[in-house]
Amino acid sequence: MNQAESLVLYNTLKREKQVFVPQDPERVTLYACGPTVYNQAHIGNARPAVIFDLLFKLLSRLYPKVVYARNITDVDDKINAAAAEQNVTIDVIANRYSDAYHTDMAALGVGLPSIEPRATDHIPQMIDMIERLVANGHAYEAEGHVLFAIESFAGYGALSGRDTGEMLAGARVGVVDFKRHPGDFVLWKPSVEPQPGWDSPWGWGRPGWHLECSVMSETHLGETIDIHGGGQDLVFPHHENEIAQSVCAHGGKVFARYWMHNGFVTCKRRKMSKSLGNTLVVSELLKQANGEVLRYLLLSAQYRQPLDWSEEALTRVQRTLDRVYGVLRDAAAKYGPFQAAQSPGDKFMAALLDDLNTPDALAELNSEARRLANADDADAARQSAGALLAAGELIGLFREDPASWLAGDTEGLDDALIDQLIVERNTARKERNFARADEIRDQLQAMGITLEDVADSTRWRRASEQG
RNA sequence: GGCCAGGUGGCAGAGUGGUUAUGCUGCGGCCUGCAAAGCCGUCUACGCCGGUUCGAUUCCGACCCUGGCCUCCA
Repeated sequence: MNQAESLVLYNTLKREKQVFVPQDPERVTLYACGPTVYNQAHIGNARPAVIFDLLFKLLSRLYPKVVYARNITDVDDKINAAAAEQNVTIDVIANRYSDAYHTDMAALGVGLPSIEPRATDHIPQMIDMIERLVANGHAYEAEGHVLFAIESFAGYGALSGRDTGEMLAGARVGVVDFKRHPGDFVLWKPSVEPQPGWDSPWGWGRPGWHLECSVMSETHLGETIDIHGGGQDLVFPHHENEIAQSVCAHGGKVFARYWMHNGFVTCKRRKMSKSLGNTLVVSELLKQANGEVLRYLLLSAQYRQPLDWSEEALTRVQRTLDRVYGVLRDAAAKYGPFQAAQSPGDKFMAALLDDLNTPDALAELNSEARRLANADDADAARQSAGALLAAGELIGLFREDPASWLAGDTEGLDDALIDQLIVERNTARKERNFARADEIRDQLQAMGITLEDVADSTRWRRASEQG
């Protein structure tokens, strides 16, 4: 059986699920729009990172070679603004926040892509692409700007379902007199000090935002890539413009064969966005929950659906993960240690292969945990635990040791004192002095420690309710 | 105004033309000195109105509602 044949993806371009057939099975190419590094990543920014990280891992199981590029936008007006405000150069800002991004993503179990290209490392290639577009009549120079002429590309609007002729209707497109069509977008624009800039045939300037993705995917992945992903808000204009640039620069060749777009993380059902000021920063969330909790929550809805973020949801996921970790610990004590199996169970795989149906995959994972809890011999336990851990490896969960997971953040706790109290309590229990025993348990509970008496010993974990 | 999603049990969230999602919570039980943990059981779910069908939450049509894109945005 060939699992690769059954990967199905929803293609935004076609508005339907399609069987994924790579251009070249020996080299599958994936490009996802990465962060613009001008401040800290919020949890909404983390969703595509987690989704495409999972897709990358899944594809890597199916094909011998997968090249995944996730860019870093390190030249942008917002970076300029941040740099000016803090009186530093843009690379200081870009480096600071790309480092922060890496730290945050690592905590969420997001691995590094195969390539992480930066816009400023590709200026010559950008200029080259602009020259090609000007030469073949798809772009024109006007007042120091170079603009892409959307009317020169018949396919413009296909991805987002827009009609070039009706683009004036909304009347929100910035009308600038030197544009031939209001929808024409900037490939290159002039810079003035202290803005960053590079020499070009059109004078000293900087690239437009959309250009970098076309150029970097061309440079690192080739003219036609298999999958291009990003957030739903990038469909228009960003991805529409990328298509226009790339297709026109490549003599009409298809740019990306499958387009995938993730839904938003919402807060009280409203899109979380920096302009609305309702963002939750990843590094802050990591102070109240383990990265796996955040990852599980991000995966708890199918990627195209909106995901409403809340404290309650966070608590819920924490409990779910605690339970599975508890099962893992108990079963390991009885039948362990366990090792991940070669591959997760068929149902788990089938769920992921169906357009990354992560809620279904997680449901299967929970069912496997139940099977593990109910296992009544070592073989059954090993099999369930193996499948569970293999699923965890693929989806990025259960990477921690169960005991330390359940102990939680032990900072500020005095292990020796806890152990001493437990010994004291067990002595009391042996003497059937239950009043004293319960008193000690209450004392520990007040310290945030919950006791669990098992067969012939007593263990503890972090209390699930914290103030 | 144009385009695109979606409305499922107390909550979150999959899915299906007729059969148990899964998780969290509540309730009952097993276990326990009592708890905790785990397990078992359980709570009249599919926005509204028509249509197709032997049968629709699942297909078709209308309607209502919610959110998103059309400007930077994951």
